[in-house]
Amino acid sequence: MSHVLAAVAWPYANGPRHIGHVSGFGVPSDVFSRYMRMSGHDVLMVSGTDEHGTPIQVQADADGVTPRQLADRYNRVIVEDLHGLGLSYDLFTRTTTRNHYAVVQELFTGLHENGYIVPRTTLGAISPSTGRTLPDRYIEGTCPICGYESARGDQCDNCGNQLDPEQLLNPRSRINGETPQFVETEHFFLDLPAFAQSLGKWLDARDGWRPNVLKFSRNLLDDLQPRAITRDLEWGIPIPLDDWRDRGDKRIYVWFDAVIGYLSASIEWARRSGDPDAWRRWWSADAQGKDALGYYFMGKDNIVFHSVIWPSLLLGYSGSGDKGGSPGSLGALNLPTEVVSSEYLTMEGRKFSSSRKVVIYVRDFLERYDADALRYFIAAAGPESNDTDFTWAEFVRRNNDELVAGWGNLVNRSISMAAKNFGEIPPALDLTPDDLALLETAKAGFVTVGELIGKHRQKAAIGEAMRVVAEANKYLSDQAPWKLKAAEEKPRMGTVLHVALQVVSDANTLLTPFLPHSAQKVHELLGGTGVHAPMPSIVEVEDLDGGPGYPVLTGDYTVGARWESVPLVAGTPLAAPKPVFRKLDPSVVEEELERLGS
RNA sequence: CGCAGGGUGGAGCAGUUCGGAGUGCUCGCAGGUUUCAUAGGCCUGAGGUCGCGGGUUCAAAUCCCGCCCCUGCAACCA
Repeated sequence: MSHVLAAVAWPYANGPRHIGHVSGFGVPSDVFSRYMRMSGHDVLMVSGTDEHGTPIQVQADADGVTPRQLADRYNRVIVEDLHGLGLSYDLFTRTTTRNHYAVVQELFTGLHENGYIVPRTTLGAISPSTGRTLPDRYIEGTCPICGYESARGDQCDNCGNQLDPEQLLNPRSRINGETPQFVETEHFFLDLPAFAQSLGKWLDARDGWRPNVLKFSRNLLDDLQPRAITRDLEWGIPIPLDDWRDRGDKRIYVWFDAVIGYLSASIEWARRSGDPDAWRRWWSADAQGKDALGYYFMGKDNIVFHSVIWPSLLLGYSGSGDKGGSPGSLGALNLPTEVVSSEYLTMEGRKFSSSRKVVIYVRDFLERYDADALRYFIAAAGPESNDTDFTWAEFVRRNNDELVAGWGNLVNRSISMAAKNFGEIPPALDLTPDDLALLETAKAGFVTVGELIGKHRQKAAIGEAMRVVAEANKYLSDQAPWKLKAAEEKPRMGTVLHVALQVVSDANTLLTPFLPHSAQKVHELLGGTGVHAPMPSIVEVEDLDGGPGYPVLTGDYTVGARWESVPLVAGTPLAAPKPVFRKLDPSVVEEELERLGS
């Protein structure tokens, strides 16, 4: 048994999340965590909403609310979305808790004391009316190369050239149209070049990563530059240094604080659990965390933050960067075991875009379709190692022709037949080689499916689980138990159905990490009681340190099925089943396409 | 310009590390079969110059060179 940290990317709270977001971090992390728990590991799955930064400030201004009010609104929406998908977070919190502020400031202080954070004066764009940092993406102007009038500060969409915002002719703010000022401003920088050796050593010791993630990360090490980790902005975490602490106009950069959320959420979870030091079992680089593993789940655009920035913060705080130092008060901390990055989901051939309505939000999806239908699609056809296109036609097909026709039908036909002919799980008498072969196929699935999930090859894993389903369907066709109705053949019919139901039970366990909602239902159809697949719940909590209360996602996942075959008990009553999965009418494809913008 | 990933029957993917007959998976399509089941299961079949052009080799989807197309990154976007 190991202590497994499932560190899940923090959704940005500037709007509802669409299915592209949850396909990258949500479903893969939950499948992995559920499997690891079922296999007996002690899993801590944490995340929360990422609520600081310029975009939330800008949108709050546009909506006439405070950034906190905006964050409150979308934090709740996102919590509900993730709950609806059945994502089994031990704690899904947010970055605006006082606990998070304290942990971020502790890391900042520790890094500063070890010499990895240095002040620098730079030329940066600010908004003259607010004095706030104006990120490149919020500046537009005329491209000095091609004359395109709506070039962005970082690049021209017309000619594709990279730009510096200072180069733009007639630069203006996309927020309010004013002309940006380029001013000297003092900021703190993370001294990334001071981690080149230690990061390289760490990366060289990695194995089992998806090759593209590892290559990409190594490549980043060749050109490490100091990186600003503060901004001219009022919305964010104050800088915990004398003369800076009380300044209203300087804050810690949102990405610096967001990645620290993995640690602060773990600490918050421990404090709420009644054992405030419990987080150390997943984090401490000493004996307390000796069997700890950390897996980080995100979309590919986040790789740099998880394979360079976050490890650097951990190394620097622990006193293990190239300049040495000593650990801060939290002690030396573990670096990620693996950065598990997904590629991108596109929507009907285009990028997801809220403004162009090329989007389906999680909550809208869940209003019309089952969570497990989406989970199935993402697991079977998601952007695991390639960009993948979501189309409604493919979604309906996967649901109807694979999930319903393959798995749903197997559940339904086998339980129906047993219920009708026996009213209970019949006993298995003499087992034939065919019976034994099928049972063995199902048992072998626990090894193959488990190994594939452990290696983050979930597409292959669910494919193997579905192969067991197909074998069971074939077995029923071959054995044709419906023909064994004569009195002297009835015991054989019972044996065949017992074997089929046993394999349904096994396949259900194999599919539980992917399809937890329906796995619970199938468990009950087989006469099982109690919790098979535990679900998260939304709990309103008080801030631990006196801040405003908020909703969290949490749950007790110590209950539930284990990753093993559980022998069925002959004589367990069976009722005629109701279909677990819904077949979708092909007309939904057109309906959904009409909802999309053109 | 640069870095990384991708381009495999009608669709979506494995396979490429370390060359061995276009092999495989999930579907679709055609034909057959069956009826326990949410017209679903089962069987058989058709369908591919493995992005393009060169090269190495007895042999290339796989190795090398060049090119085209798609995606992401390119660090004060999140």
